[in-house]
This record gives sequence, C-alpha cells and structure tokens, in this order.
Amino acid sequence: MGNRTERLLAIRNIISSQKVSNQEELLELLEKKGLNYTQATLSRDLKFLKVNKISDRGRGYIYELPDQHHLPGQELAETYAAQGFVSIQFANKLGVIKTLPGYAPSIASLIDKANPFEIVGTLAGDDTILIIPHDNVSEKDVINTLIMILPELKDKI
Amino acid sequence: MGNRTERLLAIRNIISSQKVSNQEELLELLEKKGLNYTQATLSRDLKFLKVNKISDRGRGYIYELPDQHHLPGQELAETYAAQGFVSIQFANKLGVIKTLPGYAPSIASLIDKANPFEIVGTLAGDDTILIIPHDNVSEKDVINTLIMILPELKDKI
DNA sequence: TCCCATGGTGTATAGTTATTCATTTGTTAT
DNA sequence: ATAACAAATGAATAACTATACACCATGGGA
Repeated sequence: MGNRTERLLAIRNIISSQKVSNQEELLELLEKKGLNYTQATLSRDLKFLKVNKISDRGRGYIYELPDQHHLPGQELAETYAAQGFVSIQFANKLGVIKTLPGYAPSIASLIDKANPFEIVGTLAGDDTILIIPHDNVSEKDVINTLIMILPELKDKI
Repeated sequence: MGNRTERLLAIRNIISSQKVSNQEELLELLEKKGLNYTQATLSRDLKFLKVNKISDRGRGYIYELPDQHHLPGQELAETYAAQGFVSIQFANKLGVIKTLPGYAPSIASLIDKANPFEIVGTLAGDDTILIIPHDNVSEKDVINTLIMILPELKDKI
C-alpha cells in the first residue's frame, strides 16, 4: 500500500498516545518513524482525519482524535474481526469482501458503526460483504477507508 | 462589573449558537454587540475560556465550548438557582454567598459541578454558601468565575 | 494616602496552519 | 498500452493565532 495510509495511521497513533501541540512537532515524530513529509501535507492529513485542537486545561492547545469513543472492547473487536478478513475485490464500482465463514457480519458491523462518508452501505452474508461506495469514490479511497477503520487490515490488503 | 465579563459572556453566547471559524469573524460579531476589542484580546479570552477548535466534519474548523454537556435541564437549573441568589461578600479570602432560604444547596451544587480551578470547594447550609477560593485567586476572579457558571448573576453582583 | 503588585489591553511581531500554484504520480476508460 | 483525468505533494506564501513588550488601571497593604 501507498505511503499515505502509513502516514495517516502513524498520525493517529502518535496523537492518541501523546500530547502534540503543533505540526512541526508532529513532523519530527513522523521523521523518527522514517516518514518524511512537509507541513503542508500534514495540515491536509489532519484535516482529513478530522483531528481537533483542544485546550490542554488552559495551558495551551493539543491535537485530539475525533470521537474518542474508547469503548474498552473496541480494539478487541477490531482484532477479532480483522482475523476473519480474507480479501477484497471490486466489480462494477462495488467492493466484495470475502471473509472466513461467520465473520462477515462482525466486520460489516464495524464498518457500519464507523459510518464513513466513502461508503454508502454494506450488505453482509455469512462469508461475504458487499460494499457500496459513494459516487466518485475510488477503489483506493475505499481501501484507505477500510484501513482507517480496521488498521489491522493494512498488511492483508 | 467590568467589560471583560460582558465580553466573555458574549463570546460564549456566540460560539454556542453559531459556527465561527476564526477570530476576525468573532471580532466582527462582537462589534455588532457594541464590544470593540482586538484580536490579541480575543485570543487570550478563548484560551481563558478553554475554547476548542474542532473539525467541522472535514470542511474546516470551528470554535466550540468545552464540556458541551448540554443536558436540556441545565439552563433551567441555572435560572432557578440564580433567582435565589442574594449577595456575595468576602472575608479572610473566603466568599460568603447569601441566598433565599433553601436555595443554597442547588447553587452550590452547580458550582461544584462546574468544578472551576478558581474554587477549591463550597460548603452549603440552607441560605448560606461558603466559597473557598484557591490561593492567589482574587475576589474579582471568584466573581468572574461565578458569572461564568451562572450568567444570570451578572446583574445581581 | 501612597506604593507596589497584579491584571488587562493594544501594538507589533513571532509562531503556527492553510492554501495556491506547479509538478509529479497514480487511476480509469478506451 | 496510452490518453485523459484525478490525486498527492512540496515550495512559497497567505491566513490565522499567540505572545513579548509597553502601558495603564486597580486594589490591597504599609
């Protein structure tokens, strides 16, 4: 997969685990991970990820991911669901995900819950999920979106 | 009361009722209310109010007040509680609020719930509340804080 | 009362982030 | 495969926000 996805994931990780108060700082942290980009790109990434800049209890501002639902079970559900993922293919603008038997509903449910703009809806059988993308959303967009929802898919797609 | 409080209240009102995406814009809205200040002051006010700048669903950024608990009953509780407020005095760094009989607990409870930095704690009887401010917090700070919590007090203090 | 300390403000400017433009890179349809 | 189109990126810069400094006002203590 392209490097942009890697970068977006790294940004999510960094922001969720430590206080970052400006883009220069974040840029340096990304460099340490071998990701070299410019502030312009970072600004666009943060906008894409809908990252907020919130008050650090009156002492300045820091970045924060949106919807820190942070249900403790969430990561587990992701890991479980990702295990069942087998492949994704596209046909006639539609995505078809194959899963291990029985996994389709849980993966589809995670996608539905994330409710990304890029995906109009999903239809899950037992081992197959139909992904209906929005108009003008590319296959790559769909894949990026799926990776954003289920980071564990990164190496399986 | 000084004009700063008026400004802070106006900022809260504006931000909670409409989308504002930068300080210039907010400055103009304040001007329409007869409040003329500079961007520098506004920047400080926003920091003081712990206002966040959050993603407007990927379309840019807008200001948002912290803790939008937005319990529908909140405003009612404030109005009710403020009615019972009679006066505030200071002695030995402590604030003493007099209320109508029976009102003290509800007012104190609102203060406690807001949990402002400036106030270490409160002690409520039936018609009296003791306010224990933090060290190095002035009377004026305490009053400003109370007004931030209960805007209706503005004209009663 | 008179100081001194503290806080609020504006001006100017430093610091930070978003966007424009040019270019490259990737994607889709023929 | 290739043309046409769309997306990604960096450099430069515009747009936006925070702060250093100077100044004034206020208010508590000698």
